[in-house]
Amino acid sequence: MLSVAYSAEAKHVTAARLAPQPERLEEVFCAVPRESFEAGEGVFWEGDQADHVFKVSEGVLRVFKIIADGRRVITGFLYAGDLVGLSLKDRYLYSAEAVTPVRLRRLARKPFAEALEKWPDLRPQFFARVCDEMATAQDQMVLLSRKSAEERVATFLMLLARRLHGCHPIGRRIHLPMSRLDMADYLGLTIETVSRTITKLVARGVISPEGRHDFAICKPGKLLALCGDGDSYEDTIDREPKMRQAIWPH
Amino acid sequence: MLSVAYSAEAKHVTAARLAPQPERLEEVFCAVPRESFEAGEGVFWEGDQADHVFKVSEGVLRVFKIIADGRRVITGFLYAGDLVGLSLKDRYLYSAEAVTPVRLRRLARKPFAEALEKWPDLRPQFFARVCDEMATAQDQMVLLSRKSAEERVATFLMLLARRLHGCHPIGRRIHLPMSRLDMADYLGLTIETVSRTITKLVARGVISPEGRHDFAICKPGKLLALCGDGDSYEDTIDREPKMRQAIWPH
DNA sequence: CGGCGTATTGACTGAACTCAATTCAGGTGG
DNA sequence: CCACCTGAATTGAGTTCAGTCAATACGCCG
Repeated sequence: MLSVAYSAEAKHVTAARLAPQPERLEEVFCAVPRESFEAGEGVFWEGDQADHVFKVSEGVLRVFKIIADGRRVITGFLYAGDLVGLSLKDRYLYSAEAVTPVRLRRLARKPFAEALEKWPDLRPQFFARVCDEMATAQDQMVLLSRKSAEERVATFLMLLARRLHGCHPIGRRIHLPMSRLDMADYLGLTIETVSRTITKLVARGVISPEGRHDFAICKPGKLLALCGDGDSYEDTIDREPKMRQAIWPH
Repeated sequence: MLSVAYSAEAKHVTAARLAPQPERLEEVFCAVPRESFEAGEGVFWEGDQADHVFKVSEGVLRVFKIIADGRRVITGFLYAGDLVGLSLKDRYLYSAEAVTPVRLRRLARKPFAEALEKWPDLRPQFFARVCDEMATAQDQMVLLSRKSAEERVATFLMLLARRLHGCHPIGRRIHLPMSRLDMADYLGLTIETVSRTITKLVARGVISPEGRHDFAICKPGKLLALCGDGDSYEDTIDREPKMRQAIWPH
C-alpha cells in the first residue's frame, strides 16, 4: 500500500507534500491555513464523520461528550501545540468547542495518514501523542473514580501550573481560562462544589486569588500533597520547601 | 529505518519471523509459547520497564493503578483475544493481575514493533486496537464522572452481556468472574453499594441471580435504559420488546 | 460439620448535590 | 465617568446518595 498505491493517491497529498520531509509531526500541519473560532464556537461534534485532524495553534479547546438528559462530561482541555481528533475511527468520539478564541489548523485525514506512511520517522511521534492521551485518560479515570473534591481541584490546579510552566517560567501563577462550569464538568463535580473548594484552598493560604480566573500558588508543596497521588516518595519530601526540581519537574 | 536498518535488527526478529506475513495482528503472537498465571497472580506492575506486550488467550485480567493510601482503580478487564501493554511508553502505565487462571502469550516489544514496521498491513489493526482502548477509556470517564451507582452497574452488566454474546449466542446470561471488590474498584463504588444495587435490580426483576457470579437478564430493554447513555433514538424504542437488533448489536 | 473468606443487609454518617439568595465583575449606555 | 445590567461566581440551607462501620448470611473447601 505504501509504494504501490502511491501514484493513485498522489492527488490527495496536496497539503502534506508542500512541506517535504518534516522532522516533527506538527510540521505536517504547516501547509494548511489557520482557521479562527470564537469563544464558545464548536469545531466538530461527536458522531460527525471524522474527516480531519487538528492542531491547536492558539487558545484553548474543550472536548466533551453529552449523555442522557444533557449531562456533559469534559474529557479534556487542549492547548496550543496539542493535536485533536487523532483517533482513527471513522466518527469523532467527542465534540470540540473553543473555550477562548482559538486558532487552529485543519488537515484532512487522508493526507495526514499518508504523511505517516510516507515518513516513517513521524510514526513514533504519532504513537507518543496517542499514548500520552491514553495516559492522561487513565489519570483522569483515577481522579474521577477515587479522588475527593479537594483532591480533584488540587490536581487540576497542579496540572495547569505544570502546563503553564513553560510559558511563565518564574512565579507560580495559574490562569484558568475556562468557566467554573467547565471545571466542574471536567472534574465530575458541580459548580458550587468547585467554588467552595477553591474558597477553602484560599482560606488555608494554599493559593491566593488574583481575579476570578487567576491564582498564585502560595504553597506548592501543600498543593501537591492535596492531589492525593502521593507516591510514598513524594509524600516524604513535600513537607520541606525548596525541593523544586522534584515538585516542578521539567 | 524500515529497510536500511533491517539487516542489523534481524537478529531480534526471532519470534516474529517464524510466522511470515501474518494477516492478523494476533498472529504475531503465535510463535511464542503460552504462559500460565493463577488467579490473583501479577503479570506486570505499574512503573516496570515496559519490555513486553501480551495477548490474552484464556481467562480474565484486571489492569489497575494504586494511589495514595492504597486506593485502587481498576481501569479495565481484559478477555481472551485482548492485547495488553500496547502503550509504547518505556514504563507500564498500570499493573496487571489475573482475575481467573490466565494463559497468555508474551512478546518482547522489539519484535512486536519490528513486525509493525515489516508488515504495514498490521498497522491499521494496531491503530484500531489503541483507538478502541481510547474509546473505552472515554466511556469509562463518562461513567465515573456522571453516572449514578445504578447506571454504573447496569452499564457494566450490559458491557459483559455484549462481550459474552459471541460465546453464548442465545440466552441472556452474564458471568461475572471477578469479585464484588473488583467490580467496585472498576465502577468507582464500594462493595456494599455494588451489592445493594444488584439486589435492587434483582428485586425489580431486571436480572435474576444464578449463583453469585452469574445472572440472567430478564429485561434487556430495561437494563439498557438504566445505563443512562440513552441517545434519544434508543430511548424511544426500548419500551417495546423484540427490538433485538437494536438492543443487541453485532 | 466447622471454618473462613466473600457477599449481603442494616443503621448511621457525611461529602457532595440541589435549590435559592446574594455578591461580584465586566461590559454597555446614558 | 459612573450607574446600571447581566451572567458568572459565591455563599447558605437543607437533602440525598453513596460511604462507613458493624452484624449477619452464604457458600466453598477441607
